[in-house]
Amino acid sequence: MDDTSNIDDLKALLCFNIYSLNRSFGRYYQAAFSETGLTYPKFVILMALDAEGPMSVSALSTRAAVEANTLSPLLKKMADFGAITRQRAEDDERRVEVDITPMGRQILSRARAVIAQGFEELGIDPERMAEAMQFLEQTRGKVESSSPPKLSFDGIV
Amino acid sequence: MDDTSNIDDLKALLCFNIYSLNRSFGRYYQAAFSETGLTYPKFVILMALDAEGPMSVSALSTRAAVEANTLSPLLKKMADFGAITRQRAEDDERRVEVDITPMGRQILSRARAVIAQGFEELGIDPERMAEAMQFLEQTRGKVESSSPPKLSFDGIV
DNA sequence: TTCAAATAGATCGTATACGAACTAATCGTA
DNA sequence: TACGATTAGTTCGTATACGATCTATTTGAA
Repeated sequence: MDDTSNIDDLKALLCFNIYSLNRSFGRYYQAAFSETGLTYPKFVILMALDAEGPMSVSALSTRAAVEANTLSPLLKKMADFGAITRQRAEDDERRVEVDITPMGRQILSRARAVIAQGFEELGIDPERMAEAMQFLEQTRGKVESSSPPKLSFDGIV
Repeated sequence: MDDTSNIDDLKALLCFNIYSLNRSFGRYYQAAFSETGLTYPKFVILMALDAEGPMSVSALSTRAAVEANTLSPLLKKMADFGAITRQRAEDDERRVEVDITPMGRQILSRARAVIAQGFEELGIDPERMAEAMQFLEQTRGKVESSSPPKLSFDGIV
């Protein structure tokens, strides 16, 4: 029973809170979208494309906060489905321009309505949420820009 | 340009905030643990076992907020590695009791130190964090206990 | 007591994720 | 202007996740 055991309780860890809430949201969206093949990451992609217009994979990667190598197969599936288009940029053959299709917009529009309604039903206090989000945003900035101390198993394994 | 486009911006969505911060933390932990094979979910499991002692897979599933089917293969790997033990309960052959080993405790202890130090360096305001966490915890409760409206593609596809 | 229902885990199929390595195209500079 | 460095995407290997389904137990009610 060392003296740090209390602060190490899972519930006391911000990252655990985030980790578990993220998966709660994930299951929530999965239940909402299950019959359609739409998933939360795909929803995010459609949102970004709808809001900002066509963009490259790397721009989308930044906007949606997802690595390009995660995006690649996802975009391929979405294009096969018909929700987006992908095409090589003429001026730079390395770039791939991604855009949302009319069908993609229809899907997005319905998904938005479902999410808005669900969110309504959750009854979240907008002010507290705004506060929390500000904190989360700041924290993300800090986490992104810092490099962690390294753990080593020397002497254990 | 419909009138909801502003509130639909990704940055305005709590779930997107959570989603992206979760992955930021994930990358942070991955960088901290990379050379050791330890991952954040495994760290959570060790924490739970250390704090509460041996327990069944389903109890651990509840405690760590991870589904049992996600846990199963993870526990197997951890047991192979030597950080935990798994054994069938005598009184009920369906149950599997999981416990942390001394080696698991050593790993956990180092991981905790690394995390504590890293956390320190992030310079997070404890009061704002406490507030945010209270909000997150409440929100998780609401999300868990509500069932979302269903999305359908009828008429689109 | 017996056998259908419930329970605990494990397995399967699929969907993200990410670091590392790879390929093709473009850029910079000697 | 040629050729190494850089950049954009993709592919690969591995690690979570989760719903659905399967198997082995255990429970419970007729």
